[in-house]
Amino acid sequence: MEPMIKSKRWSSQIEDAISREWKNSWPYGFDEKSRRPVYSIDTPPPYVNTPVHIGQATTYVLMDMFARFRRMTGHNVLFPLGLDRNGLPIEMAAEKKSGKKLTDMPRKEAIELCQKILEEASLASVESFIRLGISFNSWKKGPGIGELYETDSPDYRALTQETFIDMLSKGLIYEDNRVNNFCPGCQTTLADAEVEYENRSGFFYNVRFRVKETGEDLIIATTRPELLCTIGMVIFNPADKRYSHLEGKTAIAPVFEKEIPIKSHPSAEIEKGTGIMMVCSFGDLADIRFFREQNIDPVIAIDKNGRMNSNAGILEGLSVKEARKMIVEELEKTDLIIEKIPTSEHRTPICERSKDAIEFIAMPEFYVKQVEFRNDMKKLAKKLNFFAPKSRQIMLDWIESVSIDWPISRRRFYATEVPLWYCSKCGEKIIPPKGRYHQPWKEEPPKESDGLKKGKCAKCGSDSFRGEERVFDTWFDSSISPLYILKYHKDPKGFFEKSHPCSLRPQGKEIIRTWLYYTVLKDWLLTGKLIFSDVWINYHILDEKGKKMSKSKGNVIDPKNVLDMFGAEPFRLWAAIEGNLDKTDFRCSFERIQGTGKTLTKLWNVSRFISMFPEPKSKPKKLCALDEWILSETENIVRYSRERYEKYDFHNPAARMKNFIWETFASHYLELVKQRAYNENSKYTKDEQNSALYTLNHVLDRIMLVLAPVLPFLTHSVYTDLRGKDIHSEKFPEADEKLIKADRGFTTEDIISFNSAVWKVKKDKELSLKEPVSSATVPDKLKPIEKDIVPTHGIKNIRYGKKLVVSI
RNA sequence: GGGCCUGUGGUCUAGCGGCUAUGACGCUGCCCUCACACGGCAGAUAUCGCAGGUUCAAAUCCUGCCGGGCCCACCA
Repeated sequence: MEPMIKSKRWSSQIEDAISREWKNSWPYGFDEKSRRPVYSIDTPPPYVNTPVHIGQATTYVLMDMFARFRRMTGHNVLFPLGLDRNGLPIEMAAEKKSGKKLTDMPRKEAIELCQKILEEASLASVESFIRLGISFNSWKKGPGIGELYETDSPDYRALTQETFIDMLSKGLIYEDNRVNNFCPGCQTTLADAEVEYENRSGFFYNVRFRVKETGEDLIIATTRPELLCTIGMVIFNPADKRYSHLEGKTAIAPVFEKEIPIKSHPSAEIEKGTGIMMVCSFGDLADIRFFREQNIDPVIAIDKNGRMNSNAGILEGLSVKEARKMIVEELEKTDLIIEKIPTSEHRTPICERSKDAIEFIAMPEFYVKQVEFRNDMKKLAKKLNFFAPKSRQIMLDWIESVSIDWPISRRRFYATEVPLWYCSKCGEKIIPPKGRYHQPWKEEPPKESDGLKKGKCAKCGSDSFRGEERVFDTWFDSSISPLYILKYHKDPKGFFEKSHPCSLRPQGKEIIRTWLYYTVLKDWLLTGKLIFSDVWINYHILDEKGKKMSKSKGNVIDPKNVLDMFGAEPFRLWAAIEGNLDKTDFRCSFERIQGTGKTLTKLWNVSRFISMFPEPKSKPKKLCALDEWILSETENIVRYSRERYEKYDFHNPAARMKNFIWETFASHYLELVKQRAYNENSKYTKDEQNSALYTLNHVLDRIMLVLAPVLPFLTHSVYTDLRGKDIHSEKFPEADEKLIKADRGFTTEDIISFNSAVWKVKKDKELSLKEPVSSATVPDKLKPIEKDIVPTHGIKNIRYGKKLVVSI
């Protein structure tokens, strides 16, 4: 008998062939006409100008398993690929390439430079996605449902602007001039979520102040001497007896000769520095809180370029760094610095993009209200189905810590423009119509804008307007992705209403506070509803040594290398089996990916063996006991896999399936059923043989169907060869409960230990496994499979008893 | 410093109160047995992070500490 499957092992050449076949007639497009329920995945759009690394590739592979599984459970799966093209990474690439600062050139030029970078950004990742077998709906750019989208397309930006206009008119967005994180390098305000911390060390300067009333010296330690001119108050701890006599007196700051009130305040710590501290406007967020609490007017001495302004007197015009150097020299000259002590490393807030130290500067910015909705957000977070459930806590903790509203305007270039104009005479806001992409910095306001009357300001009649120059925070853009893919306000047939909420948001744990939080917040403010049903939170793939992958460390692994070395299927099976990515980080080890590949060979050869036998036309009326047993085991796995897959757990089912294939199906069932399947001298009845052939084929089909989401290429190949059908259009099997419940009187363990014992006796005597057994006492419960065990082991005389005895 | 999570052979993992702790990769030795040598069999490698406690009984529950991760706070 010749197997239908010819080659001895699975190879990536077969993958490539299937990949090419799929590429030509992409079978995973979104079917708009289908009546099946929609299952939508709000895929994270990868950044265009950096190819995805192996860790991200792993997460996309897992998302693909989710998508493929849902297709098989009768869903119309929306699984679009987006490409993120907005924001600072593009601008920084443009600056690096041109060697010029975007802030130093006309806006038009800056944007053109960014666009040039984007044109050159190759879609290296897309090629990897295709080879990995990721079943995104489409690789074609377009506005249609499921088509590839770009976050800087006019379509996408128009929707971002529309949400702004809606929220502005609902009073959910307001403008305010308040102190905020400001990055002097990027020249823009930042949200808390964009601030990073780095350990930096500096110096404490012990500076000599004078007390006006008593004339005594007062030594105050500071790390920011350049802010001496902005001190609002000098404080000491109420319990600190050293200073209690100074309560209500006045300190005089050196150099600036400024008079400052001295008070006791619990936020001064006795042991820190000299125990008495100066509070400046603003060294850090605590200072801001303090000024607010004490109702002191701040003295702002740093401007938006990170330079000292006129309030800084002699320091005017200097950068913060230069100013610090100069004031230190000045103080040292007059012996006003007593000591200079290196500080221990402390965490300094820096811009997560440019790594510049954050300053606190007041600028007028747009804010989205969020503080007052904290309780609503908590309720939504509790309603969301988190996978794994423990990840919910990360979101709850973040909501708890939100203390200011969300600043959404930025002073950058390559981002979505704030869609507003102002009357240059009376300053009235001109709000353009929704549904179109507006660029106020280079366009006149559309005639239909709100606030215009016949092309003139409705309030004062002026016809001269100023376009808004600010743009949006990148999260203000990103947080509409589920609205965009579900065609919010875009599809006249009501696709959004029908498909809301979005079924799944898969994303990394580290952007829960940003992408997930902002999306839930914004979409709730807009629609009053929770935007997602499920959230799958993934941890990270580390390098071989257990270190996080990063470009700067140079330990980034390109999925291309893995694909070239092993192909997609070993990698995919590894991604499923290696660890629980929703629970922990795990390492990427080539050795282990390669090791996983052995299972593919095993599975391939099991299929090859079964492909020697014809599949009976119908299910035999009576099945042999051995067949009933393996069917029961199989249905158990089917049931388990289905249950776990629903919960985004592919790890446990895949691991269990792998074990089943090796340790139960191949090693024991196949060995025992061989004789009956071959039925060489017609030792068995036709029915008995058919029972074997039916079971072999049935179990193989079940294995293939359960693994289809994990191993799309191999299962497709086997199923096409043997069944002539595309496995990916098949239904995911429901477990046959009747087969599971049937009591056979023996267990898997009984079979395994019996076989192993007989084989061991033969091995110990260095005999071939074909060597006959002259007599054997076999456990009673195995009587039902006598007709299979006798020829398998070549038993001449079989007896039954409690204990196993084998004599050759 | 605070919160949340996490810690089982070199690596990954099962077990989550009860027999000498599961399986895999890798490693060592033997065997080409007709689906598979990317196979089969045998073997070595774990005081289940550490220290206490609860219990007749703990990898499993509690407390503290140590290591790793994520987040937050902290620049006198």
